[in-house]
Amino acid sequence: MGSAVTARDLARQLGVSQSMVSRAFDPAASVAPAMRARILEAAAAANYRPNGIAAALTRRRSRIVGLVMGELQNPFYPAVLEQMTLALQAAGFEALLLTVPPGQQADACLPRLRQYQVDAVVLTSASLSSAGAAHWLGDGRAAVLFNRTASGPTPLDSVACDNAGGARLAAEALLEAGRQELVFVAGRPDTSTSQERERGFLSAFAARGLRAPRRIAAGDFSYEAGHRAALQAGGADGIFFANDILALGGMDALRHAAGRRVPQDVAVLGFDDIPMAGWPGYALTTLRQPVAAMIAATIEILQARLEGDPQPARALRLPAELVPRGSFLPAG
Amino acid sequence: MGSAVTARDLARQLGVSQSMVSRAFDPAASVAPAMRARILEAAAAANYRPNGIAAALTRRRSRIVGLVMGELQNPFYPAVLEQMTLALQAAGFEALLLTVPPGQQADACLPRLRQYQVDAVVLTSASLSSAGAAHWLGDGRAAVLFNRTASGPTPLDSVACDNAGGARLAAEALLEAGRQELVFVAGRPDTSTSQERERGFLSAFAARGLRAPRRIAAGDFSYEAGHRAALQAGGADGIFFANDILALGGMDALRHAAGRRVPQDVAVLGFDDIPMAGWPGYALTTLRQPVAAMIAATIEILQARLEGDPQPARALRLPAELVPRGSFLPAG
DNA sequence: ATGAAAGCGCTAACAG
DNA sequence: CTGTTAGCGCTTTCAT
Repeated sequence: MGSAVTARDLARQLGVSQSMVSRAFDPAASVAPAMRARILEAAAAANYRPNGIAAALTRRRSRIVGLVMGELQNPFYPAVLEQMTLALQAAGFEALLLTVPPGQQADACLPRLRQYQVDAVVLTSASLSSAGAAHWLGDGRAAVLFNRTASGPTPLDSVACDNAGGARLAAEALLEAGRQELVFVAGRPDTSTSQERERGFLSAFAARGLRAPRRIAAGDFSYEAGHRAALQAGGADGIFFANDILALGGMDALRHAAGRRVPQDVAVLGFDDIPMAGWPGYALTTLRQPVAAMIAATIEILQARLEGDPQPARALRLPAELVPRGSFLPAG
Repeated sequence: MGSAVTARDLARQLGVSQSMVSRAFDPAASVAPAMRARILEAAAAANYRPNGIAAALTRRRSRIVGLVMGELQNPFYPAVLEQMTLALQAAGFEALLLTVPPGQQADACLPRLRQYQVDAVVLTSASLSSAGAAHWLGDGRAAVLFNRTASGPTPLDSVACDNAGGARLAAEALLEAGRQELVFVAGRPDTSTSQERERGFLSAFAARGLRAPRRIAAGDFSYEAGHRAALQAGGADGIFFANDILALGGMDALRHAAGRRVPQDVAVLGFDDIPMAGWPGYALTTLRQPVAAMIAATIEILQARLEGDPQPARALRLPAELVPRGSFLPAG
């Protein structure tokens, strides 16, 4: 580190004040164009870049965003993570990645995030207690839930896909195709995604005056849980799984263990549109989450909050899109 | 932020000097046990934690490690990422996640990492130019390649699995099972993993005086590339794919497009042991990378380097383990 | 074992 | 537009 050139070094070398060097890097500062050019040129030559840590200390904003990831083992998240870090980078932030240690609440990450003076936190498939949220927001920091909705009176912004609407599409497509014995496979029960997808699915039955479909609790969002759940589906001719990874496990169980054909004997639908849903071996019909738009919205909200936007918390919903594939071809 | 309590606040409140508060948090500092207890207690009560940014500035060590991820879309990486961040956290580091923007070299991440005074960088499925590496190491920072080996004279430490050894196991198992027409499917040609796995696979043939097996260049590590490659395999009765994701694409092509049975007509092997390799629909025989041990080694090297370990660069190799599943059952 | 003092490298008023 | 001056909150000698 000893060799790192500082703003003072550069200033001395150029015969200007150290603040001018600092200002040259601030697009909003008024600096004579020639001066700025001279400084930036010298900086490039000397390989100088303002020390972000020192800047964070004085500015009292670190430009670091904490990324708390809940279920990284779900294939939906790698793409989210990749796009999210790229989008954060593009917006001028760095991403500090935190994994919630097994068996712990996301609240446990907060102290470490505070310690590093993180400006904001994005919680992906994780949530905060109301107390944790209140504390965090209380001192000028921002927080956005991604792919989760705040439960209860938590004043947290959230960006998610319209889970209920997507699930309703799934139900309607199955009913219109004349499938009779339908089943919903729930994922982790304490997640807003599973709850909302269930609610949306049921609402289509209610709207038509049909009795509610059978429900199987997989207990978790995993391939294995989906596999187990599908074995309890009996003679169902249509199953909507709360997400794709469950559906994939379910399809394998139906085909390999239960000896049933998909889609002839059972139609299968999932939610998310993970890469494997498109593989020919599965060809899973599913509801695609608009990931890019969700990420863009997340960052927009984040920036607005950091600039002091006083709006009440928003729960943004972006529509899901039905992607028909071989595991169920909607009528029409 | 305004409300954040500082070491001075706490010191004043306790009637001690601010340095004592600082020392109380440094296990190596000599502080009277009673004093330390009193300070830590008050700190806990006031919800005080030393400001990591300020500490980084004075200490000139940020305790942040940059994590540069190459191919996040490969299902091998989510688990790596999760375990790596947990291990870094446990070792007292935070992880700054950087994604290499599409089409760019990992070198492009270095300036941003320097700017945030990152102590070390772990490059997962990515590498640095010799110039980039020299620069980085030059100013007291550490760098470790994970799942890659430095090519050429780069003085970078690396931790990887024994790709050549694992591939040799694959070849020997296929040959001992009496498979005749073998094929190697290469992945991204400029990666050490693909190159070493190819070399190891070939070496088994050379050792037995057999002529080299056929080689198909998939061009990339992806499902689609594996799918395409398998369609060129003709009547091969054994295929070793450079990694699992290629192998899964290949299996689907063999079964669904080429109408061949696995393992009866063709044995299929992969490398990595990603979660999907264990799914019953694939049951892919593969070589498991010892991820946990690799991560532990990575962090150990990192810490040694940060403490000034002057050893020449090491290229650590951990053995791969053959995991027999339905896609090829080794003889015996 | 404790306190005082000097910065780390930068940003942000405040003058001119 | 540019220079001067204070710190940001902490760690680390250097005294005592």
